[in-house]
Amino acid sequence: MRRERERAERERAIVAAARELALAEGWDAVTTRRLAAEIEYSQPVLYSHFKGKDAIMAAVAVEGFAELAAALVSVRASAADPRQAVADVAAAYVAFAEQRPALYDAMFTLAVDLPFASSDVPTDLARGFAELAETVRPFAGDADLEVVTETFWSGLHGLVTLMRSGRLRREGHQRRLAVLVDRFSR
Amino acid sequence: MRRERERAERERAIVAAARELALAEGWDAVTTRRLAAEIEYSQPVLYSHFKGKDAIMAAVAVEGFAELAAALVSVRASAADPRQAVADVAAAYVAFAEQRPALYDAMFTLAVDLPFASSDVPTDLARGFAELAETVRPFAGDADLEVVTETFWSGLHGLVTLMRSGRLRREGHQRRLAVLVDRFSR
DNA sequence: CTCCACTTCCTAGCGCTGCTAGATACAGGA
DNA sequence: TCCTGTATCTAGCAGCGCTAGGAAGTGGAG
Repeated sequence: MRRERERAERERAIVAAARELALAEGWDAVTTRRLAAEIEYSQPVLYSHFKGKDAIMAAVAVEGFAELAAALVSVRASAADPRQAVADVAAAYVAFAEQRPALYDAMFTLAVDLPFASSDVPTDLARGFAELAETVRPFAGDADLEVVTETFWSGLHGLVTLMRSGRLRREGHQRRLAVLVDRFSR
Repeated sequence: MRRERERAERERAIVAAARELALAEGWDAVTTRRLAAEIEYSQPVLYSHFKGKDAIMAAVAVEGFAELAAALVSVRASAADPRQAVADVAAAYVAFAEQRPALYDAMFTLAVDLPFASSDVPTDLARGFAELAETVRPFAGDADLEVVTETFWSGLHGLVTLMRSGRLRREGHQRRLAVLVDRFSR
């Protein structure tokens, strides 16, 4: 049906516009009015596709999960050895967050109502998490792999967010990352 | 001078009202209008004390730094041994964030323009950081103490924020904390 | 071909936000 | 008692997310 196709196309346009605007100027610049202007429709149209602005942000975040997972998979596959894999994956994670701050915020910082720690986690998020898990597995010892992975992830997330909000100086970043990697790869 | 005293008193009232409101209902509920009503003055009075809402939040955050530092000092002083000190301080840090989420947000998550990673860091924040540094010092080895401390801090911050935003299930919290402590105390 | 029903879309507006210009009330000194 | 300067308030701006109600356009039945 043509109508449905056009409708799906418009929905994609909304998410794309939100993503571009957020990446270029941050989420504060993403208003429903600007979004509507961008897709050349009126404001209420957005609400026939999404429940609200949060839902649009969630849709953008879901795209991000796929990209992050892909980046981690690729990097881990081409790592020389398990220890190097931890370093590479950590670097890739941080690079992803650094290069797409707004995207990262939607995924992991801002309050978007997505089912995270529940049964039906977004597939791509689970894939990214699984990739992290496989990376640290050789060094988990007899500890629960999921717990170790979550802790490692928290370390990366903390580094990223504290630096981006100005709480950590940018210059020590490489050394901090090295410390974290060291503590989780032996 | 009486005028100045009354003025200082009112400023304290503003910060106190902001803090209470934020702790009770979150920062979204802290509007300049509600704040003005709380102190029984009109809105523009707020702007004769603070540059804007952000500055009020920053003032609340500064109070929080003192409390956090005090909590960490107290806990570390009464720890049985260095390894236990790391565990206790980590637990105290997380407990602080858990019990005063809004306060923690103002301090470490939200964008308030405070000089963090610059030369004139708020004194109490530096005290808290120094306390963390002393806690991990016995396990820093030949690595730079500041770098190790910042990384440990990032781990704690990551655990706190990912859990509070629903990205990590609450149930595994103790085990994750144990992993982090273990990795930084040997 | 005409009419009607239905879907789609837009205009206009609500209640809220942070913030500020201009008018008013009040204080202390001459 | 009058005047000057400060302290404070009222009223309003431009923006926000979101929505009710009406207009326009589409597609099928007679």
